[in-house]
Amino acid sequence: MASKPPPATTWSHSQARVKIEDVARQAGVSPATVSRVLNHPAIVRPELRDKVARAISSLSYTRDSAGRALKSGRMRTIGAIVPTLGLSIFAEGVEALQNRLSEAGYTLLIANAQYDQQRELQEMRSLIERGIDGVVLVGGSHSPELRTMIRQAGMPVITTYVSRPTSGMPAIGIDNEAATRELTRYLLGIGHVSFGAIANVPPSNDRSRARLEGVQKALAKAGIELKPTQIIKADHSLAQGRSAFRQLITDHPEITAVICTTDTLAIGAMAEARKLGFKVPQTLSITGFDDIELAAQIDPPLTTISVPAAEIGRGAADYLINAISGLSIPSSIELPYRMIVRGSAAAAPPSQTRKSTRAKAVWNR
Amino acid sequence: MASKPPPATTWSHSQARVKIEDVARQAGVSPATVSRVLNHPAIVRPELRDKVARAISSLSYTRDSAGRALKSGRMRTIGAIVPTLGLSIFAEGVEALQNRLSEAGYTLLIANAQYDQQRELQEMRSLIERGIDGVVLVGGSHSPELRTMIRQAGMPVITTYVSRPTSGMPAIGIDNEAATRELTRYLLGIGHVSFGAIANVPPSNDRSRARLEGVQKALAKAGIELKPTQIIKADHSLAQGRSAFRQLITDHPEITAVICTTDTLAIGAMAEARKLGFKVPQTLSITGFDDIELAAQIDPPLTTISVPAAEIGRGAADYLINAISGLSIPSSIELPYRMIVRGSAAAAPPSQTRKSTRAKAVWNR
DNA sequence: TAGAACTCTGAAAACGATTTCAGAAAAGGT
DNA sequence: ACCTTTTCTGAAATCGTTTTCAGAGTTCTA
Repeated sequence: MASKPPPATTWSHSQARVKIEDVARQAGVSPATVSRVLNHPAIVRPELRDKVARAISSLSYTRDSAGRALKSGRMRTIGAIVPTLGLSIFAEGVEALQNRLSEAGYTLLIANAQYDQQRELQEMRSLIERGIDGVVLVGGSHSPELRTMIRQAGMPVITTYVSRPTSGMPAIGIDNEAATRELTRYLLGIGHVSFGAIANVPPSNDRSRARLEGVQKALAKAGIELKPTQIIKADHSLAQGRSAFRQLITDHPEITAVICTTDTLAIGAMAEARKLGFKVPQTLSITGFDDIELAAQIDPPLTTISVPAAEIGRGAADYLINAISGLSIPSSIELPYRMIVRGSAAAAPPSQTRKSTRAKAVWNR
Repeated sequence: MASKPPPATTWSHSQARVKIEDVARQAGVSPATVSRVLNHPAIVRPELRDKVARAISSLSYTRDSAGRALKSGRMRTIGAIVPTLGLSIFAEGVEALQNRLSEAGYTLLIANAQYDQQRELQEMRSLIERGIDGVVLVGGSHSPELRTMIRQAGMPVITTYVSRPTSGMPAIGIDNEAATRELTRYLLGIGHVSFGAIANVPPSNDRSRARLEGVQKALAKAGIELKPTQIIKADHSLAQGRSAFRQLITDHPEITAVICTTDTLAIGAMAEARKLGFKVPQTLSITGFDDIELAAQIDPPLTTISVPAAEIGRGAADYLINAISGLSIPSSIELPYRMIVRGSAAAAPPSQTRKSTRAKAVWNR
């Protein structure tokens, strides 16, 4: 009793929720019939159906999903755990996910784990308790406990923003590594030989890791090694993009191309580069990843990889809906990324001019 | 039976969910005792409590919230309907909301209405069916049906990002109108007399409307009228900021200060202004609203109003949690905004500061 | 040591919707 | 006109949990 609110408070509380029985009485039928009108309208005689429908709308009855879920075992609810909503790429995906789920009569329970596996575990427990029918995760690296939990709950799961299944969990997304490989090959193709990378690498971020590996592999193939000091780790903020760039260029003034694993980092790096006197792209090329709205609008516009976030969200919704209703389900769905060539990357400057300009620029600031 | 999945599919489905009775049997107690251990541990003898706890963890039991909700009438779930998650200001608010709810053992059901009142109504119906215990809305303008629905469901509600209650619904947020009044006074103070405004005004956006009114009132007080053609309506995209600016400056070349109701619009406007040869802030001042991450990072950094989105989200969570447990609740919570003066606004260029010269409409590019 | 006053536990009754089962009404066939 | 189908409806069981109620132990008081 202690936990319940006192019966009379200032705010008027629920005037005896109308239940199926009330509707039945008003329509002069049995609760069973009302339920049938709600769930399988076809099997009830039109006149009765109308009478019930009228009763329903006159009482503005909405069914209580607790009872419904109890009996049917389905909550018609999907859970999603994202690292953060602060990154527009995730916000966009969640938005598309919700839209598609809504069309199919599902609702979305959302949680953000702040890149913390412990927190993720806790949120998952909470979601499972709520009786979700399926769950959307971001990326493939998760604690074993989490996977056990999902398996025990016996619910379908899909990992997003990655293209290959991990530990048996299906995936929908792009091949991050292939994307940066292509991007790097492109930069190699236009003459760059000295590279730097800025990567957002929280412990559990496999997308970023794959992106970095793509860069390294493409470079290795061209006989170029990326030393540890040529890779700066950062979080996903614009400010860190700035400071990472400064550190990178201080340690390695010879660099002509900076590959960032995120547009936000790239934009930060670009701002700092400008401030330090670099001309982008004439003396320095910078690339991003994600193709956020801003990427096309800044000056110079950012060369980047476009991630189909909305498609990922929609696809994840479709996948789970199908899985729940027992339809056949592929083990993974690889969506195409697109390399977007814009103005922030250009041919490497001829090495002599480059060196002198840059030295001067650094001093100038 | 038609709607149920066939019993045997490729994916191993739920191996008979463990229920409270199983735990009871394993621990050699009654289900009632298990329930008590779960809900009021204090009232059960320690030895039994331990036995039950062991049984729970050995079977890794999690209670089914359907049954729980059915009996208790509480789902421990909060709903939120936002216009879109694509705006970082909302994403940030939702994130904070979820964090705080999670701490209190609640989960968040989220829906986005795309600025469509019909859609909002439908999403609300869906949320209510799910048995949410409270709901968070954005802004104060909603269809009467929505308000009726909420009242009938007898659940607490809070409107966010606004500071004054509408139709009896409490609010938490900033005073949008006061904010732009202050901003406008500031611009008047540094000599501007010709203004333009770019506003995102979907039919149901009262924040934006309030912001616009703030501008108009401050100007009116200074004896300046804002003609309809000096106000360009747009959606919330960067691209529309660009085109809106172009239209504005074409129709009114005399303008020296452009007030945008959104940072995104302002950044778009600024990009276009640059492209058209304006020097910001020397020949043109531009202001935004929201203080998104990028605002401080662009060049010149944006003068804007900072909206405490995270605080709004947290506050909304606290408010609802209190309301649900019957605690006293204020009718509204006004949070302070802050005017952030940065480089995008400066004194009006000399040639245009005096009323006498305004008529001449100097056109210098 | 008997009775009173507490603690604690289990049996059983909700909570609201769905669905099975069987029976009533209507339709169809001869 | 009677029997067989078919179509539709209502009574009742069920889902998993919480909570009331009463009773069984236990401790304390006189």
